[in-house]
Amino acid sequence: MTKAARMSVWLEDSAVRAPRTRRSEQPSGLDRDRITEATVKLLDAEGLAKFSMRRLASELGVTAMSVYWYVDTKDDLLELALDRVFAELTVPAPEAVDAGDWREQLRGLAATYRAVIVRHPWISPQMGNYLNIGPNSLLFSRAVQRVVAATGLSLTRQRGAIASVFQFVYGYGTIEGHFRRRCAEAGLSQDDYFREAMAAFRVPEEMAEDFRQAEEMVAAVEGGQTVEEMRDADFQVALDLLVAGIEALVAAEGPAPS
Amino acid sequence: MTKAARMSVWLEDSAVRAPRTRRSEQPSGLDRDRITEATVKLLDAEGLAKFSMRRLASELGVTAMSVYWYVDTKDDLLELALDRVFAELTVPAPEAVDAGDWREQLRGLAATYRAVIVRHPWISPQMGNYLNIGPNSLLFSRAVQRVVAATGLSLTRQRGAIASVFQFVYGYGTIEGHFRRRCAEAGLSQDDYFREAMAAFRVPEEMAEDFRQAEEMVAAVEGGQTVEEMRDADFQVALDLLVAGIEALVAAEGPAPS
DNA sequence: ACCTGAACACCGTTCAAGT
DNA sequence: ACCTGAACACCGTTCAAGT
Repeated sequence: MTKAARMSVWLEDSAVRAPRTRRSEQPSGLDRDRITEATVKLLDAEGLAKFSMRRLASELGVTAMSVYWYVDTKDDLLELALDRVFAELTVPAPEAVDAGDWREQLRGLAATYRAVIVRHPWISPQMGNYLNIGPNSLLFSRAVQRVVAATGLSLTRQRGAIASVFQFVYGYGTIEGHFRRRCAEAGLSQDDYFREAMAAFRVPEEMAEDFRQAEEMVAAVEGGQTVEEMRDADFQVALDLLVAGIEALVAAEGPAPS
Repeated sequence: MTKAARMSVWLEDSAVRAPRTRRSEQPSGLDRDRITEATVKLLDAEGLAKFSMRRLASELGVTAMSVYWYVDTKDDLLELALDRVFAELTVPAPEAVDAGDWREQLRGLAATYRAVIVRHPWISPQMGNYLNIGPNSLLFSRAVQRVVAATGLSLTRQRGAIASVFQFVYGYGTIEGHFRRRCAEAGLSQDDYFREAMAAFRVPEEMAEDFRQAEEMVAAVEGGQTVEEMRDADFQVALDLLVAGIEALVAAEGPAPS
């Protein structure tokens, strides 16, 4: 069996090479933390496509290859950056989870997850690329699992329930984040971009009958509602649906074994 | 207001430059269709990261710049490739939708969508990048909207319902597709990769209590169940949940106005 | 232990030139 | 109308060398 390449930075034997983060002053003041921080800042500002090791190095006032003393590859660095933004997730402590209603808790977790994805659109394509076993990712997973366990759903069905909620939020946040990025790049507000796109594009006649919601959206935006308001509203409807769906599954399973 | 860059290949004024697809023979036998086909083939075989205009050109037995006669940019080409794989979606005709039960139809659409995303993992990051208004994408959207309209849900809530189902499938398929790609790259079966990852990684003790499902998965795989079987099962649970959720929302809205 | 510079094998795309 | 070749301004990463 071929030895697979390292699966994750988080599985690296951190004792092999020195701590990579020093208390004492380096010549350039570099360490993993400062590098990761600068990476996130650059990714937020300029996007994944424009990010490069050379660009990062110049931002840090250092030569391109200096960074490689602290990280093995660009991929490792991106994995570190990914977990770093997950630190922004608002995660309730286990006791707080147990004290609250799962419906509320689930909505809260969905909301914080969505916010982080939308705020950092570059993480969406990254999340699929890594195992997501960084410390902050684990803290979030833990909370998710604890909340869903509190629904009373059987263990086997909990995975499906978690997937339906958080893959939805992932997909929704991804589209949202990308759209915001496109608007920013085009120098347009979300509403203006939406209007321009709708003006440029005509649904083929024979399909018009089935695109009534699109028409409704156009009408709403023209009526003064913002694209963001509509997206918030749709998100809430979806969460209502998901919570109701979980309740239905729980009811269908019958009373939990004591 | 700054004139935004072209929003989509599909909005390009195709009359400006000649049809780009010729009946008669080109010196190299190139046309948009052949180029798009080769692009999909390469992306499937080697992934988005390794795809390049030069690599494509050499596959077509042509110089790198020849391709630029038929497409303006690499981005445009990727947008064409995206809609081309959507041709693989099994989309029921409007009459077929009207004749069937929306529950079944919705499951069918979710299944075909998932299959395409998993088969072509490179499309996930692309879908967010484009407006998805190609002909095949529209055909699918049309069917989705028609099916969800048949649930009896109010027009405003239909968007939330569509999002909950298809953003879920997008997220789920994305993770699945990426996982398969990682396995293929590591030269391991999905089950072996899963086992190796689980062996390499230990959940921190203080969190063990909340990671019972992960334990359950490990036990199931050791018991001979395949990772794919479990994913199929979870997918079905999620669809059950979503269908039940839609039914609950419909019931909560009360009888539809005639 | 940490950082640099030169070099290798790549990119997407422009532009002038060929047929 | 279609295709090529050279060139520009980039990449990630290796490797030998400096301090």
